Amino acid sequence: MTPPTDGDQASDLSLVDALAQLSFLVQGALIDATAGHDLSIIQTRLLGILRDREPTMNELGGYLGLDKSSITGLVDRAERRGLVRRTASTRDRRAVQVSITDEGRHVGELVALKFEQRIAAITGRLTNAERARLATLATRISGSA
Amino acid sequence: MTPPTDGDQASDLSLVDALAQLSFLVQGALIDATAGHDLSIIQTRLLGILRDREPTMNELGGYLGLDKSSITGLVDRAERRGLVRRTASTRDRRAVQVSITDEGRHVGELVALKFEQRIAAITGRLTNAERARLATLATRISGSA
DNA sequence: TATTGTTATACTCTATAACTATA
DNA sequence: TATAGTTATAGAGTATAACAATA
Repeated sequence: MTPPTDGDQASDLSLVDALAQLSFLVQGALIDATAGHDLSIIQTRLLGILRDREPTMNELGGYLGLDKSSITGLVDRAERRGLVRRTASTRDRRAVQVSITDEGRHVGELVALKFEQRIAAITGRLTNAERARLATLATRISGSA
Repeated sequence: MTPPTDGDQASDLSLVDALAQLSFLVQGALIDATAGHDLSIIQTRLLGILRDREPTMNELGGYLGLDKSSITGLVDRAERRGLVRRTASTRDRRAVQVSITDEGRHVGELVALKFEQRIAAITGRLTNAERARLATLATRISGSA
């Protein structure tokens, strides 16, 4: 987490330190974007997942990597705020389906917009070409391309 | 947070999405690295700060961006585990200085090592040149160079 | 009066274990 | 028996407000 490695420029942080710092910056931007709407990061992720899905509680646990009991509380709080809604599954009477409300969709869009603005500010010192290169590298790491 | 912008390659995520995903990946790596030692991310950050500093509670709040009451609890739990220690300040009798114990330093090193390994795994599909470019870009964003 | 730190309190988030109701 | 979801409970992490000690 400290000694410079192979291809580093003299003044660069190690890849490990640079990625750690970058991740904290981005998470901070996300917190900034959500805090104004009294949302947490996990609530925002929930809204993002529900944007184009209507999963069961169980599937939600899979998406978020959380225990089912955690999902219960998470959805409880979001439902209390009118952001999501529970409906009985028609196929399995044990199951519950979760969907986003208009209000939830609206808030999600506002947060996403603010997050974009914060990222734009953060990457402000990069050129367009550098931003594109960064997007390419980050995409390759995330495995989506 | 969705429509592709200027210099994107066809299959790349938007810069915003790519950075968000990358940050979750890196934070996940950090959680993996800390979980084996029953530490949280914030506790690990605390150890990292104390690695070469002996701040007051107040200064610690500045480093971590937390309220002083949160610092009290954070240091309480770390002290209970023998990772840090409180000592009275000699200059200001209201102030408390926080330092890391040998045990805390040891645990911090283990976590850092595991984190490095996780990052190495995550960036495994990049070439050395790409890793260097990524470190450069991330460093420039973080403002440390 | 202002500042440092703690305490009391409250809420979110997370997990484990026990439970209910289906399947 | 196994699975879906909830409840009870516990602990970490965070904040606000009130307080004691010191500056």
